[in-house]
Amino acid sequence: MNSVFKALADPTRRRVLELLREGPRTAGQLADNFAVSKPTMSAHFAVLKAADLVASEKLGKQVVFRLKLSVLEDALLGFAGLFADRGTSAASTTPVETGDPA
Amino acid sequence: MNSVFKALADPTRRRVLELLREGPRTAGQLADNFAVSKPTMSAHFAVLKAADLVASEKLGKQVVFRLKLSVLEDALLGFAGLFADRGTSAASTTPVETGDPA
DNA sequence: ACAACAATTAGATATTTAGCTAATTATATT
DNA sequence: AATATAATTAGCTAAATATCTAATTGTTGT
Repeated sequence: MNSVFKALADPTRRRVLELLREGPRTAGQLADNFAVSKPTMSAHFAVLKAADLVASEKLGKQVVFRLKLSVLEDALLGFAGLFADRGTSAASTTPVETGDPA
Repeated sequence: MNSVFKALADPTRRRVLELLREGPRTAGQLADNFAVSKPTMSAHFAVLKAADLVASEKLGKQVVFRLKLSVLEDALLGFAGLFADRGTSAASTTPVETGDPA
């Protein structure tokens, strides 16, 4: 999960995921959308793969990437879930202590 | 939005947000939950503030932080929204081009 | 006024990260 | 076999990040 958020921290990588949402793309096709070198893109792909956000398959000389949407969903919803309303009782548990001695 | 994802990239900062979900806390109370120095925590708070994920108010010698849940929600849901199903037509627009000359 | 406390700022360092060019690997074409 | 193409690896650099200790600021209590 940490690796997912690390991966999402970079705007280029977030954009790659968005592009992949439209369907699988080759490394070259993805790289065409950015103003950075191929090796730099390769490094971004490696980060996305390490986070398990994309899968890759070699097809001839090309490498096709596809989005692993469920992994992205699980991370996003999983984290968001930590902030969901857990009972509408009081606004705060163990509220701010002033530290003043009684 | 970029600053939000940058802020979320660090596990300490994510945990701070989780703690703040329970209600406002002082810098010291938050710091008590981590094994790093106060100045380091101060730097983390600054990142969270820059991302507008928390607000702070000075109360005597203490500083009280509170979670800006709507900002977190907007970023998370906003990004997640980019991946929502947009019509169940075909699986892919502009599919993978092999690059083979016709 | 002074001491204690809470927090931040200053200043330094080590690690990680994003970027580049050049070289390499693997596949396909002629 | 030689050449071209797609991608990654190697090697480097600059910038950003997380961390620390020491010093400073601001506030409260004696």
